[in-house]
Amino acid sequence: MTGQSFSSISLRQVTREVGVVPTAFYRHFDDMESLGRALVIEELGGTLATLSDSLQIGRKRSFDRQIAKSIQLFLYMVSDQPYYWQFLVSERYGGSESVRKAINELVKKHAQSLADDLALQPAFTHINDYDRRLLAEAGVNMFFSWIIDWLELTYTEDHDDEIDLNVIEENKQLMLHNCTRQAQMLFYGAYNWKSSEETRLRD
Amino acid sequence: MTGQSFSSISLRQVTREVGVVPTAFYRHFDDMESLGRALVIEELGGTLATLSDSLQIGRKRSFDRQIAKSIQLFLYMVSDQPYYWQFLVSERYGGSESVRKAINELVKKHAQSLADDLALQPAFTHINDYDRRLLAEAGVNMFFSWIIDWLELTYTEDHDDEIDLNVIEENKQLMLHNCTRQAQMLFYGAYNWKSSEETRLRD
DNA sequence: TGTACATCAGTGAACGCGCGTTCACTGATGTAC
DNA sequence: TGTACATCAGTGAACGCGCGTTCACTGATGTAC
Repeated sequence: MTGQSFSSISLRQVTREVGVVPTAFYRHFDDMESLGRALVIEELGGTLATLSDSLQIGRKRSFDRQIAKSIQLFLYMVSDQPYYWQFLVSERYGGSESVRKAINELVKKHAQSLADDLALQPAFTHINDYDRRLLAEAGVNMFFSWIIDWLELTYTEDHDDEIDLNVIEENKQLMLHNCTRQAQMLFYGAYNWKSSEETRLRD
Repeated sequence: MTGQSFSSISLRQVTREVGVVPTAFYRHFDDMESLGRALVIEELGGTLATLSDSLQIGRKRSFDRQIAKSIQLFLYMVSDQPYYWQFLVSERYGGSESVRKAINELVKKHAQSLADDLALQPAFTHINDYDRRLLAEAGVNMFFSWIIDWLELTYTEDHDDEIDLNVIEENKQLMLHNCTRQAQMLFYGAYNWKSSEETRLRD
């Protein structure tokens, strides 16, 4: 749980942590991969569902103010369950195939629910379903790209007593600020987006 | 090299692959982490530098056409050296601390050179340096978020003889299309961005 | 209410294996005189 | 040009260790009659 990625954790480490003999592991899971998949489906599924419920970017009228609020909410949710999010992000690209697949499905589902939410936002009604889905995926990926840096900040806050807490708080505010601006660039782009826009290279 | 992430590869696997006795490893590196750092600095550094040179989004006049071209170039560079890019992406969030740190520095450098390049684009002159840097970082993260999915496509192309090559080629074109649209949303957003834009929540 | 049996989470000994790392070594290549 | 020595990549035996997995087991809880 401390910095070490899930894929490098051994079955025996898990049972040791739980306070149980290694063989007892097999009463519950076939192997570490199946534990990984279970984590994705049972734990993270719920977390992402809560997130979808709370975000509601689309449902509010003034979507620019909503962005700052949503990002704040998101990052504080990450701080709330740091290990779940670290697991999600680090195994998404670096884990075993079956875990990666499980995470990708989850993320896709989440992107879809964000897309559905965006559909309710008047500023985005001019975008067609397909492009709105692309926007949601880009948004989710952007959000996820912040997680590790954000967690590093919150970890030093928890463990490093040397450092002035005010400095960390300032860094967090700065990061919130930067993330919000990045998200605004993307969503403002969407606001000015025409779905009829040409994409392919002319041959 | 086949699907398995760098952090789960053993020292002995490396020497076996190279055709050398395990102890010979220590003639060149202290441990696997230092090999990882060396890979980042010596190999990937060069690759990213080449990429920066070739992209040149900013230097061309019509930046919208340039986006499609740059993304095509980027993704084909990824296909060209698939293992480097897989290593970069999977260890960026999932690797050991020192490797992660090395990758992050590299990525930051790359984002800065993209930012410098964007400064040359007339469409972005109204954005201040700080926000341009944020835009570049968002762009780099977006680009990186595509890599694993893209590599999955190119891997099935190389290894799975059952599947119709035309189907894969279609999927690749579709993905190029989608990625381009996502990038356009972001950069169009930047085009309409005002650096004076309010970001913080009013308390 | 009491007895007999099934279920099931956890135990503890044991296994073979691949791992990282140590050590003294070999033998080829480069350098000094 | 020839000899003596230093450098250095690679060797091979050996080590102790933590690993995943097997097996027959124990003992508590739940269920049937």
